[in-house]
Amino acid sequence: MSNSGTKPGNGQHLHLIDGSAFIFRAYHALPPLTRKSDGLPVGAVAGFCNMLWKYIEDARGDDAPTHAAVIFDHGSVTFRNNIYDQYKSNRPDLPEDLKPQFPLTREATLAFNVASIEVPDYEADDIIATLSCQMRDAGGRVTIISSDKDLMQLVGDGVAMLDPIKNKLIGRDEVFEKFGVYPDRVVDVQSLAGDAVDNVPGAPGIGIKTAAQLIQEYGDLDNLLASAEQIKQPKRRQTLIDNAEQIRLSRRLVTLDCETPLDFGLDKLEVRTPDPENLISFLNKMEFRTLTKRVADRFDVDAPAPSPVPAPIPGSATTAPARATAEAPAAPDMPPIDRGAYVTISDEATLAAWLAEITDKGAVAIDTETTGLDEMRADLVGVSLCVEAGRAAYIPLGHVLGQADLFGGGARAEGQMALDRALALLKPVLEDPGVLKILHNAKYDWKILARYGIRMTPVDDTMLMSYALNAGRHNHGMDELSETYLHHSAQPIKDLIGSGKAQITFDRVAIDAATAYAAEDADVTWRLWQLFRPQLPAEGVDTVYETLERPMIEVLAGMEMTGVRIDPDHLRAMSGNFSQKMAQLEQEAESLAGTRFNLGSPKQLGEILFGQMNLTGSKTGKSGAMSTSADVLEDLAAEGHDLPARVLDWRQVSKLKSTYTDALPQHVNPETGRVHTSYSIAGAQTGRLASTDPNLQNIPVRSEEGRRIREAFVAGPGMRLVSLDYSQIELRILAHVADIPALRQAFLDGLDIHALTASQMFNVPIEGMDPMIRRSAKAINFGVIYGISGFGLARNLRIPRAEAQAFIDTYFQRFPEIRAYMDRTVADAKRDGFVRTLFGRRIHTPGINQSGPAVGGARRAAINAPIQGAAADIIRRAMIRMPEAIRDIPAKMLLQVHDELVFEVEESAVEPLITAAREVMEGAAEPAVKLSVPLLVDAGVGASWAEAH
DNA sequence: GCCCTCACG
DNA sequence: GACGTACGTGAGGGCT
Repeated sequence: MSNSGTKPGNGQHLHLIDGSAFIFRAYHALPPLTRKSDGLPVGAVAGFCNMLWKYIEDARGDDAPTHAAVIFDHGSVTFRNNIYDQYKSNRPDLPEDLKPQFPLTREATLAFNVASIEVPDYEADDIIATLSCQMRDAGGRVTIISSDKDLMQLVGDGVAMLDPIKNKLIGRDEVFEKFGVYPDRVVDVQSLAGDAVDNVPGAPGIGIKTAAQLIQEYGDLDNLLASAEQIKQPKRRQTLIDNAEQIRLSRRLVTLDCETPLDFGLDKLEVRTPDPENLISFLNKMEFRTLTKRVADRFDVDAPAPSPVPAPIPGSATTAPARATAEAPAAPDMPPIDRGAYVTISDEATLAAWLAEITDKGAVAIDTETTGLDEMRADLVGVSLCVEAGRAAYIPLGHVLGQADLFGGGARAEGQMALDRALALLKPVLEDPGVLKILHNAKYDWKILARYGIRMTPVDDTMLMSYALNAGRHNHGMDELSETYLHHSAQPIKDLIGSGKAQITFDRVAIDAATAYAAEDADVTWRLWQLFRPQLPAEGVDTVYETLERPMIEVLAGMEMTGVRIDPDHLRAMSGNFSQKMAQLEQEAESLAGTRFNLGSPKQLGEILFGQMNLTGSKTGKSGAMSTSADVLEDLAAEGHDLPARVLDWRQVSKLKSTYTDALPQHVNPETGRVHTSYSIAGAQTGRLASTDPNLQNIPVRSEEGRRIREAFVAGPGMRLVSLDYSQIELRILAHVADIPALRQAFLDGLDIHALTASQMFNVPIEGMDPMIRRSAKAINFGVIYGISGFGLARNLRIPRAEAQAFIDTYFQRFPEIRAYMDRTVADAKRDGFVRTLFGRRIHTPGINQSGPAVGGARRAAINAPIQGAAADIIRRAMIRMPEAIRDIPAKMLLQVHDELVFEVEESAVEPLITAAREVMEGAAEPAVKLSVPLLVDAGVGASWAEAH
């Protein structure tokens, strides 16, 4: 700073922190956190400590305070109650769980080694006024950390205020903005306008605007009251004359007392560094683990955490920021989240008013509440709306009385609009192309609303924005993002519906509690959107979001709602079969082991194999237990041991039964008769989708036995299933991005790529090649994509490690471009903290610059990500174009399995579908990317998925 | 709630 | 020279 060393006055700078305001803000902004060990409510203390710590950290610049104190109200009764017994009498009682936290905040202040001041009979504001005067008179400066308007009368003459929420200085001009007068006349305006919050009467019918106008005209309050007779407006004149005494009383109430008796001098407030031991011990006692660690790190001492300290959140201030984004961006100028401030909408007029504002504004954050997680079955319970940070509302629609006994529950709760009326009002806005709907995980809400006849558009999704910006850094659930980016812990749903057996559905939650929860989610979504939206272009992922993420919402919603038909009888028959087989194998295993044991327990199996039978096992798992994984058992079986062979058979059957033949029929939706999976768009790090409930991306195919499960995935009457899958897409992408001429040419020539690789490596002709040689080459080709190692290849091929390493060496010799690509990719990852796919998708690689054995994994992930990710991008592009391309064909896209799309099509339209879909898939990279190798799509048709694949 | 195992690309 | 090791997922069962 240019003026450093030339500070005004005596160079002293006093910071006065409005402690009571801090506490209330912390209390309302944070969830009702309790201390884990004994349930003591500590939410406000936690918030208070965080703010105090942040303040101390922030105040270390070269305008740092020389003196500081936190000021508290001593009690609720003060000398002002002698002047006017109604003063502050309309304040609601303190919440029960806040009361015990007041003494703790005093203790916290002392632990931070900041002076803590309170005086009986006086308000914190009076103490602040007195100390401000003292410091100003001593020639120093004062900064009051508060946004309380009652303190604004003190501003000026070396006294400023700092709004800690907006981090904005409040000087004379800001005060004028608020009151229409400069600080020295603020008292006059307040005396006239009164204050509903503090129950200061003022003059009835006169607000701040009028008061300011009058004071400007008459100079000051005394002059105004003396000249009241001359006021032109008759009503105002009469009001002032009639209420002169009340106005004077108000002035005594709002005027801060600069003569508060204090038994110490300013020198007692000199800034002191906290004693790390004291501070950490207090924080640890409160069980604030994150803050304890933060403080410990700051002082470079060990956190005395008895329980493990959670890993720091990537992107938070405590971790070294990745270079991708300079820092976790500070939350923009937003008020703190206040769950108590949300509105419940229970009548049409109120809803109409909100919707009018939304239409006018052109954007709204939305969240729906339902009775469950299955979008195809859950019922709508309510909708929340948010129009700006902090201003949100909840429309309860399907709440029933819940907590009542067996006979009382179930009746519709009062204070709700009729569902159809609300939806009729909402529909035009939700479908209005001029109103942007902002959601978190929009596909969920989109599907729910679709079942109520609403096709929501246009839609923005903060989950997908986070994914485009930060894939690989952290997950993208709302709660996690709220913590990381808004520094706010959203209320857990468990608080409302419980968990486990006692869990209730959301429609049984009381409406006021539901409002606080649901509107908060919309509020958080809005804030995340404000934060993320400008980052997309700034971080170069706007195109990724717009072309690869956002359009997936509707495409996938359509596929999921269509669902796939299965034949439950076929599966049940298989289950019965499997049961018999398992019983048989269990019997054989029992006689081989000489004892009855649970074949499903790796622990018991390990004891028998490696204990009783004394077989040689080697590998240990994470927990130190002996591994009984398939490859271990296969080795033992190959040595001629029968028990491991039986266990392997049992495991295969058991897996097929429990995961597939038993589970899938339970997923049939009774209304549609079909199975509806759910795809996570932002689940995988690389851009791949993931399928859940049920997972239809891991239906067996590799074993003959398992493949029969695919026979149960069938087309409807008169229909066929068509499967189209990319041939070798990842190897083709590798040939392109690594620019490997030999590989490229082989793909252009349509050669058998694994045979070609073998031929080049071992100098043997492709014609009449030994299948084992081709198999080795195939394993290497796949290994390359995964970031090959001699160890991994050796294990995969079951060959000596040296031999595997020799293969790899030969491979790199023959295709040197691959080595170059790998080195380049790892270097990029180290430099940028992320890698990119051909289509611009960013995948962060946080582990790559660390040290230790984990780096190996991070390197391999970095090498794999651009390849797997580009393949994922390509099939996404195909899926997005597909609905339009097959618009006139009686066919629907049902499933995606990473490189495969499954359609259901009318028998007569099979050929047109294959032609159209293949064209889309093979051309999906273009025009964004012109690959140097062709993409090839294989097609299959059948009555079942088994036939089609 | 973690670990192991195994299904898929 | 030792360390651990293929990449990416989700589900079910055992066990604490």
